[in-house]
Amino acid sequence: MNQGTPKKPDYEREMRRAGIRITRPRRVILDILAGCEDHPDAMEIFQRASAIDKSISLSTVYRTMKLLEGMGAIHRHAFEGGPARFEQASGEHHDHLIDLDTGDVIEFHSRRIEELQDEIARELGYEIVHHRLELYGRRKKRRG
Amino acid sequence: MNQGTPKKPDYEREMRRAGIRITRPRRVILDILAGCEDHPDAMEIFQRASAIDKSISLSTVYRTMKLLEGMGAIHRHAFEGGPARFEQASGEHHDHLIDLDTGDVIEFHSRRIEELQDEIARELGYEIVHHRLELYGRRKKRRG
DNA sequence: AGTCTTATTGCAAACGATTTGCAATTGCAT
DNA sequence: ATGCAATTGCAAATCGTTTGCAATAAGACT
Ligand SMILES: [Mn+2]
Ligand SMILES: [Mn+2]
Ligand SMILES: [Zn+2]
Ligand SMILES: [Zn+2]
Repeated sequence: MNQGTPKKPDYEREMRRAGIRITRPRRVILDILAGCEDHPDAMEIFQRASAIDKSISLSTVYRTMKLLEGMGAIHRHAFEGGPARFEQASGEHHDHLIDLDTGDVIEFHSRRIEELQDEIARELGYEIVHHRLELYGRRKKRRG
Repeated sequence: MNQGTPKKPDYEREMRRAGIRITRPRRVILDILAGCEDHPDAMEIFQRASAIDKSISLSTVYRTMKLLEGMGAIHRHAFEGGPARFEQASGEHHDHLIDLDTGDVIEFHSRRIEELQDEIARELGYEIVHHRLELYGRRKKRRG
């Protein structure tokens, strides 16, 4: 059992262990990110959080995003143009295709590309710590 | 003849044709970029330009970078963390490996990865307009 | 070379995203 | 309950970049 189930790590436990406090704003933000299908930016997260607890501030959103990023609980993306966008780190690694017309973000993964990246880095004498692959494109016209 | 020679397009001609004026600041900045092996940011370009013509302003650097980008004369990169960096667009397409310790930027190209990107986009019903592939890594320890 | 029109400039001020100082509040171990 | 350090909200600061505006200069036409 539990094969293939993307593990949702217990960050509250990890935070307690590190002496990091579980506060109301943090719980709210963590919940928002957990039940998130998209890649919201700080302002969007702030608005969703405000809807739950009117007292949460934008500063706290930023501070919390930095904290969670440091813990490896979320990923920060800097797609071209806009502000940083976030997503929880629970799932498998993937890269992104951004629809230039709609702004939609589509996730994909290519084991082959990942392998080639490693190979390239190795040949250059490097070890990859992380990478960023973003495709920017337009929907192909349906052939009629 | 002229096979394999990376063509260095005559931007001055192109600019004139578009009613864009060849000013002293623009000539200076264009020259800096042409004789540039690295990926300087606006401030670095500003400093190099100031050394040639003390009167050039940072605003003009930014405005010129935008103009040149629009003409396709340069590429703008947004490596993680820092400000935008630029390079002249004359050469072949390539992607970048950033040394996390030194900040060095190493260029590479993989035809195979480019093909796979196209394939992935096609399968998702998209046509790639441009993309960004950045590897962030550390030099491998020499085995002794 | 002189004149004209208008693109371009430098400057300072505005901008958007993010970070920070600080005093007030809170989590949580005792 | 008590106490202290971690965390917060707020406002102000910061960073990279853009913009309004009056002054300047490119280049087309004498
Ligand atoms: Mn994603
Ligand atoms: Mn390059
Ligand atoms: Zn990847
Ligand atoms: Zn590429």
